[in-house]
Amino acid sequence: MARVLCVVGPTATGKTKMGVALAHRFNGEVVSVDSMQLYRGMEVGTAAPTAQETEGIPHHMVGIADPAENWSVAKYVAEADRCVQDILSRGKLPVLVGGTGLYLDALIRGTDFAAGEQDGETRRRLQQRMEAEGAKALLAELHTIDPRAAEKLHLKDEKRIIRALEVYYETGQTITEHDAETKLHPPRYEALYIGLDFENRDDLRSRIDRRVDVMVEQGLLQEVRQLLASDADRCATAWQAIGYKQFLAVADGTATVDEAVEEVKLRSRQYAKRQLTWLRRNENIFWVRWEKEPNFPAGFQKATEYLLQNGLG
RNA sequence: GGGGGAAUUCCCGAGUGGCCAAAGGGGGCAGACUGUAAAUCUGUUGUCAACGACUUCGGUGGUUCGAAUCCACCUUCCCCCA
Repeated sequence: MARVLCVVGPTATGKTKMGVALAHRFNGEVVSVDSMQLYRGMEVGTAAPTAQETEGIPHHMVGIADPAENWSVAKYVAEADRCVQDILSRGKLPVLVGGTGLYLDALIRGTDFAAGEQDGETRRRLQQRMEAEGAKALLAELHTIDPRAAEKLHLKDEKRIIRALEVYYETGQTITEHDAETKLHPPRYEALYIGLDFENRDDLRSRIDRRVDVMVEQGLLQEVRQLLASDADRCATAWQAIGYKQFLAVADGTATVDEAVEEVKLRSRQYAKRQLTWLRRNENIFWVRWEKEPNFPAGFQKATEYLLQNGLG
């Protein structure tokens, strides 16, 4: 099985830098695993790697989509896997760098997603029914066709209730059956994981705060205005990115810059926390934890040692 | 100087005699997560030897079987008149 290297961790821990360094060391190319860096024109707010930061290492899956397009995990995995295959075929090491846990896991596992589209007919119908009939009715309906899925879902979790029903109505197979089936096939790649985090949560927090300040200095508001002028309507996935939706309020004149900045910082650290929750269940991660400030030379060395010991190189 | 109002658990904020360790929201913490995932959803949040006990509602002292809720004084803050 082909081997890939993953650099994971919550936001603002230095994944980009580590990814580039490791790609240099192990003859690799970077594949970004980030649901928002995907979109063009969002470099500042998503802290997408700059030309300078990439140091000549090819980066894939960054700024490749129009913000008006709504990508999904499934679409991401299909595209990204093409990149991974291509890198492997050229005898190089894919270095998967990013913070979108679901995307990474799906890419490595080769998850096969059941049919269904965000803008699809079935989904739209179910959303309408959700409004008209309420979650209780739809959950009850799900219970009759897929009791196991229904029991796992909370009444408030309308998105997942809709999705479970959608899978059934689109494919005739329940989502429970579908998930069980996809779990049967072996992962597509053998992954080595380097995890980046701070020893102390407060240090992560101040790092995030500083990064947000820098984003604002670098023109987050301008990016928001450009996005506003693009074809992406306000329901587009791209607008869900932290930073953009808060600065949209500034552009609209309903919030001050200071208010938006505080909100972005808050949402970013909540996001970081969720990323950690996701990552924690992966026992295969080799963690490099920064004390106060990232010490890259030391961290890079630790990571390298670990990777060499585990058969890379 | 005179008059009026307010002080509640990390924050905001309900609560005007027992049903109050105290609504609700925020934040924190923990968790979930298979086509929007930077999204969405859940649980928890005074302390402890914990189906019970103990300590809380600016401070002190009182009234009462019983107080965050009533009274007195004190402290701080806000508003109005001077």
